[in-house]
Amino acid sequence: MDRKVRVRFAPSPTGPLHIGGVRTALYNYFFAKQNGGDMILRIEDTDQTRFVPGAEDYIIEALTWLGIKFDEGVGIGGNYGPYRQSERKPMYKQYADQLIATGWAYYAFDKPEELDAKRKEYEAQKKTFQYDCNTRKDMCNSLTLSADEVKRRLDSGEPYVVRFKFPSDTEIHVHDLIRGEVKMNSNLLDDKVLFKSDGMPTYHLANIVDDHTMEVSHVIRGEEWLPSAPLHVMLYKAFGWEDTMPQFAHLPLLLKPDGNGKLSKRDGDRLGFPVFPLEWHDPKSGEVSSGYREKGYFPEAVVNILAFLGWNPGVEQEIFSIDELVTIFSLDRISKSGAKFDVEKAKWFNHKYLQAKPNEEIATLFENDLQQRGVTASHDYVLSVVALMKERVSFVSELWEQTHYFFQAPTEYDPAVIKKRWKEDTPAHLAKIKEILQNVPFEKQQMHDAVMEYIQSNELNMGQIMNSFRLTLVGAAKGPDLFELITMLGKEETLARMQRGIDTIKI
RNA sequence: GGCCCGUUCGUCUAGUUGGUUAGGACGCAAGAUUUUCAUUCUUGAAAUCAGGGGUUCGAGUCCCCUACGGGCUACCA
Repeated sequence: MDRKVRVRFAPSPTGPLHIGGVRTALYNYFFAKQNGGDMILRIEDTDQTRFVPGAEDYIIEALTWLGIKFDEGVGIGGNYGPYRQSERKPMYKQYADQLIATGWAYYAFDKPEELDAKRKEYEAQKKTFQYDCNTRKDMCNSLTLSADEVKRRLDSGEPYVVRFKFPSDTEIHVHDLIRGEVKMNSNLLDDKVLFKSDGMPTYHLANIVDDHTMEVSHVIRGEEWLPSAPLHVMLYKAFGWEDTMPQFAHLPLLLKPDGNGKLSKRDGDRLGFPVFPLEWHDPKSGEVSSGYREKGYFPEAVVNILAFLGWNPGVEQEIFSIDELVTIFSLDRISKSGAKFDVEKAKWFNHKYLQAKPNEEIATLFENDLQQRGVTASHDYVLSVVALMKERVSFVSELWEQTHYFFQAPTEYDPAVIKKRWKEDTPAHLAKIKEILQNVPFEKQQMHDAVMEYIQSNELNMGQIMNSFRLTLVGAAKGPDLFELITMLGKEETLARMQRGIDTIKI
């Protein structure tokens, strides 16, 4: 029986989504779309203590910006809702009860302080306390208490949690689409809390119940979930849902580029690149973390970058649109080891995307920047500047630094260039060239020829003349073809800049 | 500590029935082009395939051990 492919991306609204999460969402999206399946956005907000206002909106905005489209879920709707776990709260208890009734789970009354004390006690003996098949008999739960006592406690409203009762000495197999068969012995696994004393399920219960009721066919998530996958497999078994259990694929982690460890939200700008898709303003601390969008990355570039972190198509082409990725993506080409983020490569990707964009689009973006700088110029002029100069930048934000002299006359002249190129006779030659330009038709080729002729007939050093000439226009030894620049600046401005250079530059 | 996962150039990676000068990309270096800077192009350096044992005529590719890295070990996800 071939089930319809249904995948979910299920973040917790505990803060901004970081790029590892974004990549998980992407892979889910690729897989779903490739198989004509559904992509679900579920918000896992069962931990009320970690809720962060604005996080959910942030997640949706980020995914929308990147072009990851959902078929169902928070903000979209669908036939399997609600899609926020907090709104599904009433339905989880019956499932916890079901497991108790079938002997797969039990009530536990141990207080948090008691468990802490227990852990400390073990720690003192250099051991680790685990609530499992070996220790549960020494704890305060419905396995050790009499039925009457359990009933009395429940009736009196005493807080309790529901724990999964792992069978002893059972080999549990998790079939992972990326890693193959992963085996674990149940004796080593602890009796995880499924249902918390605040009436909310934990991730484990809610996840399985939701995936089942939402008919999720594939669970594609981070590798940090692999250790609890056996619990999840056992839960499907306990509920009798084995035949529709989703297939698992645990993705390798995104690692810190410098030292070791998985990339975390806290790494922030310390690493020199954003870890968040969008800029994030922490409502509590007021701290601002940079985002790819605000840094000037194009969403298509970010998608491309992330897609290639932990996966590759096995062909030499590296630039792919999101739709192409949907076509070419495959789970079995995902690598098993963690990937470090490479800022330089990320910039290169953005550079490629910027080059491929229509000049019109870049010009519009650049105009926003110009406006903020209080620079005014006609759209056609900006467009010409972009056409001429965009190949040298990776971000629109770098354009100004490369092109400011198109808009503003230099106010300073690079001393190093003066030292190297500005000679005693330079002002006189430039004055002469200025005169020539005044009388020659203001056309690129003709100006070029006229200036060249002057240089040649006077047997001058071309590099010296051209560079000092450039210095008066740009203020530095950089920029496009000189006559290209002159044509753009216009006759009046060119001559004015030349004169100013002649007047002010001193050896 | 325990359990699980992993390990090919600095980085991302190709390598999928064992036989490759171990390929590409980013970055780096050099050269070419240019009036400058950048772009672009060409070339180059860069992995004894973590190490050690096997199996085999032959291993990056299969097996084992070790080391190292990572994850998990909460009434967090």
